[in-house]
Amino acid sequence: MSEGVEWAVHCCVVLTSVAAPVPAARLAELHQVSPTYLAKQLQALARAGLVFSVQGKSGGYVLSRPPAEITLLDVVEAIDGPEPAFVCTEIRQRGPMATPAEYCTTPCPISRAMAASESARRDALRSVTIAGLAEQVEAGSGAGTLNGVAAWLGSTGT
Amino acid sequence: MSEGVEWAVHCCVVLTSVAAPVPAARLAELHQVSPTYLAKQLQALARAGLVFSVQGKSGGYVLSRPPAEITLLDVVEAIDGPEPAFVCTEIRQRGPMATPAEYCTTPCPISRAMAASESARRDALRSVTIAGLAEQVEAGSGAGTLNGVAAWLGSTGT
DNA sequence: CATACTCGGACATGTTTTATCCGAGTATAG
DNA sequence: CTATACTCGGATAAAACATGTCCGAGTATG
Repeated sequence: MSEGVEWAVHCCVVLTSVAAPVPAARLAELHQVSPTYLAKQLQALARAGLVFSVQGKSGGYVLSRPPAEITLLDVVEAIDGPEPAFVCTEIRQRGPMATPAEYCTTPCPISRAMAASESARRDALRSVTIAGLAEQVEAGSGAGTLNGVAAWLGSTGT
Repeated sequence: MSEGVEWAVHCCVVLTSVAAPVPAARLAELHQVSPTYLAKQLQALARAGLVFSVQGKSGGYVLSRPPAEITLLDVVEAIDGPEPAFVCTEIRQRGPMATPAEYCTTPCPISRAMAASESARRDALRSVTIAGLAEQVEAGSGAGTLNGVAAWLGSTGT
């Protein structure tokens, strides 16, 4: 899985507590990661419609929806792409012992099993929201943590 | 996910119906895939202990256990590696607003959610056995299909 | 004992991921 | 109204990984 997924999720979580747009460079500074590469991930989030990007002097990124309506699956698919990891190449229809086409109206058993596992993974990711993650962060690191981060994001110092 | 996973699973399924070792080249011919690259995947299966490799004139690969005791997860991990796709880099402990170490005794919420989704996927893959897949193939393509393939694998022609 | 056939690991190639840069556009300040 | 400074966005390199290939080590056969 892409490393950028982790960065993107962290960005979404901290963005839950801000109102004004936050520049990509500031988020990169907060997380100590490559500013230009993080910018790329945020662009992907914007393309997927999870965040709004506002340009100009005091621009940046803001969540486009309430955090409770953004799931972990949304973020993962925005970065890693929505295509399933396993793609059936219909091996059964190739070679000297190929299965006749009339027996291939349904996906092959292997493909079905892989699809089921992907579905399970997606369900698990879909059941977690950004709002839920933010809540757990507050529970684990003390109430007000995110507000402190938000204040730092809004300020100008380091 | 690696393309080789599909090849490896198909190989395991057809190997359920043979007793004598089958050379990698023959399996490649059956599936119309690159012989040398398939050999690589079979080596990985051997390293993982899922198949035995016998050398010499009439050598090849045989399943090392009853097909009912080989899960899809075993095969996937043998090829793609057992490491989880998501690795937490502890972003929360970096940067100017780093979470103090005393709050980091448990994995961060994001890491936990990712681990849960991976676990769901692994559970789904573990619930499917090679024997079960072989059964479904027979059910879908007609009883005796695998025996026919086994006969072809044992013969010398194309 | 010679031989032919097998696996096994070391060696190139192509594609995805990672990382970077500079131009297009906009709200702000004068 | 104009100039400016700051933002995003897509086009551009470098690195890592998956893909594909080759030849040598070893073993059952004849």
